[in-house]
Amino acid sequence: MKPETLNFFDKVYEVAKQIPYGKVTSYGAIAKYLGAARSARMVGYAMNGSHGKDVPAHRVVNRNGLLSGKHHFEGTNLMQQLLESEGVVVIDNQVQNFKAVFWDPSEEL
DNA sequence: AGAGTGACGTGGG
DNA sequence: CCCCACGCCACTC
Repeated sequence: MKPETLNFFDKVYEVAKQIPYGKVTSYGAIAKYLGAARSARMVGYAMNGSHGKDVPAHRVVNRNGLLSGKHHFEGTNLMQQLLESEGVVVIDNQVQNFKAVFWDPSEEL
């Protein structure tokens, strides 16, 4: 593991932790905030290692508001359950009224 | 060391 | 509007 990579991961976690209750954001938005807009995939990769941290990975979806990462959670609908318990309406793995619950770190942070 | 993969995003046909 | 191709970069085989 390269130190710089760990730093990147750490930054992703830091941002993810600051996502307000009942809000969601996208991998691309986080990547952009970190100055790595071209590496949105790395954000997803970072979330891969967020297991066990205090990172609400369920609040991070792709730019369509689709729960692309639900397969990485336990069960088949845990991610959706978590979001709905926070007041976010999710239907068929997709966040409804996405724009309203979207939280942009580069603007809000 | 080369090739394949992925919790993404953008752009062209 | 749907489908495909490419870029990106860390990680695995």
